[in-house]
Amino acid sequence: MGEHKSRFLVKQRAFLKIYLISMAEKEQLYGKKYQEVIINKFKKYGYKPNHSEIYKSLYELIDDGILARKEKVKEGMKYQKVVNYIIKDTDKVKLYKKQLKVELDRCYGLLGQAIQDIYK
Amino acid sequence: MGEHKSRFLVKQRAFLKIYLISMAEKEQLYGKKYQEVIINKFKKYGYKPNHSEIYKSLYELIDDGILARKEKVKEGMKYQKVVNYIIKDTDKVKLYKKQLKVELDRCYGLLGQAIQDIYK
DNA sequence: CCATGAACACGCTGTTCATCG
DNA sequence: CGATGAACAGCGTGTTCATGG
Repeated sequence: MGEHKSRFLVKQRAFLKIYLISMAEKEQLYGKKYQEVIINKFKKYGYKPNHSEIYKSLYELIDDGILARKEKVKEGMKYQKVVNYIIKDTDKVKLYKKQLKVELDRCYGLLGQAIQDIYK
Repeated sequence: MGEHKSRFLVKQRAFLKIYLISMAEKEQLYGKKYQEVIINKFKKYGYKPNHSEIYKSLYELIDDGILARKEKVKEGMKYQKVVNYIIKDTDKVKLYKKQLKVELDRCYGLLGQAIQDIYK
């Protein structure tokens, strides 16, 4: 919703949200697992989001009506209850992905220009 | 100095500082002018840093011993006093530029991978 | 102990206010 | 009014604490 007159770079929360959506489309995991996957994915970039940010991102996605919760008993474990997430509204997913594409491209271009200006 | 175990993207302040250094190497302007140039440069990316961030960045650069102040009477104007900035320590400039190169490349790569992962 | 989630604290950044010529 | 700078406020994010199985 909110259009920003002036923003430097994309906020971490928005970044995590689009990444979580994208992951949820492929495989249903639970919060902690998503965190592990993301940390592993971005290890070489030294980016290690903490668990709170993941949960807050997931919470917002549910609040936005994009994802839905699905409680489940963790396989192989005694009685550990975890929360899986499924896509709830594919139209909203499409819209959000489109919006974030614009934003990520903007940031990518901004950084690229800076690197060009300063180091070339 | 501070090594961060986990950072998402470069902070605006660091971004402005390296940009200001780079500009100060080419032409000596004063705070407000630097802001105008930067805004103009990044207009197409919708990035419009406010004057406070510019001044705080310049202040930090002086505190770091990288830039030096040089008060001056604005040309053509009645008695407007402005502050110009000159490079004080070229070694520190080199070091800072090198450090920021690493950081900017990191962010650029991180965003690139995300765009790749999500949209390709 | 593992996963989830809430509460709390802090740092970065934007907005507003103050000064000076 | 143009430039500089300080004070203040809000928000995003990291750290810590709490709950449940």
